[in-house]
Amino acid sequence: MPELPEVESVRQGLHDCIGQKINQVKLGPDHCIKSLVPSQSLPLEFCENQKINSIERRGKFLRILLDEHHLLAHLGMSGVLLYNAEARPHTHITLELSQGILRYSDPRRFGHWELQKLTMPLSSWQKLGPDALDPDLSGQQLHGHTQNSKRSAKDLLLDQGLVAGIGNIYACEALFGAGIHPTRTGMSLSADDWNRMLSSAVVIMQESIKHKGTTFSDYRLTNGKGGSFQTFLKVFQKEGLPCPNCGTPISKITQQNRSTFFCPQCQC
DNA sequence: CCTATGACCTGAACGC
DNA sequence: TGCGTTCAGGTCATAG
Repeated sequence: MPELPEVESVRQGLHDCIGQKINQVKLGPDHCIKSLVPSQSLPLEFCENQKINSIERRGKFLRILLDEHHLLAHLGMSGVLLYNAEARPHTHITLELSQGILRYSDPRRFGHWELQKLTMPLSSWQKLGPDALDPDLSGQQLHGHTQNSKRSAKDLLLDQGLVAGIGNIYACEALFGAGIHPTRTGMSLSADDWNRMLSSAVVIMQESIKHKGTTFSDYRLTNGKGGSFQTFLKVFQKEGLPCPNCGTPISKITQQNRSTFFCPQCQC
């Protein structure tokens, strides 16, 4: 599903929606909406007749600023936001805009939408750490927050409260780029290790944004097409294939119930 | 507080 | 053909 580069590509694809008015909100079956919208959210229909003034991204979350409210969208594992493109199955939310249609489809329903007054906080937005592409973020800061932790480097990179936007693909790729073994503990990592991991993650994700993200199956741009960064991945889903640096077969292990791919020779 | 584990969903791919 | 199992880009609640 969408990680930072994919969500950023979606945000860029929503540019033409800015300035448009939301004329009508249409929702799918109740039990689907219930699992997508938490109980503390205002009903999504409350955003009707408001103008979309801007759309921000932090980590994997989008925040749509309206006249009176703000609307949070998280795409979960299989969420797709389509603007003026052919509808897909499992369309749960439809926003009829003044000059187009925005549709949200999400087969697995792990996504998350929340509407609040501008004066009220969006709960999950507030829990996020700094965006991984925030120029003010440093490896020293991350080192400071994790130097006593027994958690693995992979697990820490996935912690959205520590640094927001890195998911399973880019965690694996960033660890490979930095030459860090995924099971290294926080307490074993130096500030320089963190500088290498962070700058590696930043370079890879910026490159991915240029290619509109990574599409394996579900992820789609707002026009329904896929991204193309999957052809540039070096270790993710490459178990048994030769490491691009040294030729050693790529290993696969499980951490926190999720697959990790790495080079046992280059990462230590 | 910290860490580990399952739960939440559907669908695609694979083995028998 | 069909049926069962496993896995998937994420996050949260709960139990130690």
